[in-house]
Order: sequence, then C-alpha cells, then structure tokens
Amino acid sequence: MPRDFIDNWKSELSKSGYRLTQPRRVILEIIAGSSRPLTPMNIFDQARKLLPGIGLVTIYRTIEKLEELKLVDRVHQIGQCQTIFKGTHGHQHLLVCTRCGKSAYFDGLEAEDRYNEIGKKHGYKITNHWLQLSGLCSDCQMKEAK
Amino acid sequence: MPRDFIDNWKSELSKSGYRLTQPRRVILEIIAGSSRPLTPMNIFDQARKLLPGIGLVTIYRTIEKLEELKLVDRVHQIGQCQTIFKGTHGHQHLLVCTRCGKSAYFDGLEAEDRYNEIGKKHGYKITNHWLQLSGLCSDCQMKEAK
DNA sequence: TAATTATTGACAATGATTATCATTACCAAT
DNA sequence: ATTGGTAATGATAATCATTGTCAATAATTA
Repeated sequence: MPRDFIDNWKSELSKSGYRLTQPRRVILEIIAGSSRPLTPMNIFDQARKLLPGIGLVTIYRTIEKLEELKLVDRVHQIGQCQTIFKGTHGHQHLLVCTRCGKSAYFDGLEAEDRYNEIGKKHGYKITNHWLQLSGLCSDCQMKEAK
Repeated sequence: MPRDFIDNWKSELSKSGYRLTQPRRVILEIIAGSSRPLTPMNIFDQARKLLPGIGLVTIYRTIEKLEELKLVDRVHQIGQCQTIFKGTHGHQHLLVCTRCGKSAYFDGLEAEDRYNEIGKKHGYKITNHWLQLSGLCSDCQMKEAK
C-alpha cells in the first residue's frame, strides 16, 4: 500500500491547519490505494464499509481540501468527467484504460517548444497543456482477446 | 459566417433521417458561428433571442444528435467540462484561451510513435490520445497587459 | 485536561440534465 | 398542393449530483 502517499498527505493537511479526522483518514486510504480514478460516489461506497456513519458530503469536502493542496487530480473522460485520482509531483500525464479505468502517470513527453510554436502561429501565448493517452491495459487486452 | 459548416450539418442530419426544423436551424447557426465553446445554457440564451419560444430541452436534444453525428465536440476545462464546440474533420486538437474561451483547432503535432512507446512501457495498447493547449489569445494578451 | 474551533452528519436547497407526454410541424408520397 | 405518418417540440415533472446551513462532535494546543 502507498504508505508514503498517505503520510505525505497527512503532513500536508496538518501543515495547512487542517485536522486529521477519522473520516478523512478513511478517504485518504481509499484514494491513495486505488489504481483508478474514482467518483465521489465510488469513494463513498467504499468508505461506508469502513466507517458506516460517514456522510457523502464529507467526501465532497475532503476532495475539495485535497484538490486545494494539489494532492489529487481531476480526471476528465467521456461521460465521466469528475473522477479523482491521486496526484503526482511535477508535471506528468495520465494513461487511462478505457475498459477498467486503471491509470498510471508517465512523463518524458515534453514538447514545450512545439507547443509554443503552435501557439505563436495562432497568436496565443501558451500557459498550459493537457495530454492524456488512453488504451487497454494488459489485463484488459487479455480479456478482450477471448 | 461558416455557411459551409451549416450546409454540411444540414445534409448530415437529413442523411441520417433526422429532420431539419426551425429550432435546429437556429441552434446550428449559433454553434457554427461561435468561435468559442458554449454551454447548453449559453446556446439557449442566444437561441431565445432568435426564437423566443424555444425550450432548453431542445438544446440538449439537438446537441445529442450533433454529437452522435460527430459534428460537435465536447470540450473539457476546469470547472466547465460540458461545453460544445463545432467539430472538425480528421484528427485535430484544441487551443483554448483561458480568459475569453476563444478556441481554434490545430494539427501537425502527431507523436503516435512516442505515444505507443510510452504505452508499451506500461503494458498499455494505446487507442486514443487527447491533447489540449491553453493560453491567452492575442486580444486577451493585450487586455492583460494594461 | 480543558478550551477553542475545524469538522461532521443530517437535512434542505440548488442546478443541471433526463424522462414523459400531448401537441405540433416536417417531409415523403401521393 | 394535400395528406398521413412520425420525428420533434415545449411544458412539466422527475432525477441526480453537488452545495449550503447548522447544531452537535471531535481534534488539536496550550
């Protein structure tokens, strides 16, 4: 399990004056432990098993805090554009399985120069870019093959 | 005005057995004539000026049809991930102004080989990619400068 | 340990999107 | 040009996700 993630998140939270509560601990574990993006409802369902009394609103509020601290990212997909995935340090991009959602970050595809060039051609000053690859993960390739 | 766009959309609609109605005509004009992505409500507001009786639901349904025919694209942005923009032929990517939303398509940045390489490294078979650049358009650069 | 105050959960409220249905209007065939 | 079949419309209600309110609770710190 990604103990390092969780420990980092905990210290980031308290560093910012936020408290580390039981519900938050549970939510952190779930997000950090997932290899795919989750909706607030996904998180809620899992969290309830560990902490039956937890409220859906608490999920939303915790996500809000984690976003504010840049510890999670929002992943946009077709028809599902509000899923949450644990963040990374630095500038990385996502690789998402279209079948099961399993995701991974990658880097090493920087093309800032070319982006700037394109921008200039259209009169834009580029400040950001967003790249996402999708395809089938190895498990799903095997399952599809059958 | 993008007369070619509109004519093409009209023929695509009727080719698919859909009818070309007054409300649809108005909606087509608005989307085709806009240089920035629009929300359903944006379209509704503009459409009402031309056809006061039009219903919001008709906007949603028309968008649905246009999407089905791949004549419009959905543009995802932070906090606003359901905007509609006229589509293109072939594989192009979007350049969006973060200030006013003005958008343009560009191409010529294909890196399929590198995408596949990244995919392979992670065990994924890449089937799609999504690239979007954002920045300030020339007008907004000037306005920011003041 | 006690005091302060962020956080929680329950509930209500909002906002966007989708479903339902009787009426209307498009369009192909006469 | 008229008509008939049917897709499309607008009004309304229903649904679903997200956000706001507030008294009660629990985490921190002094």
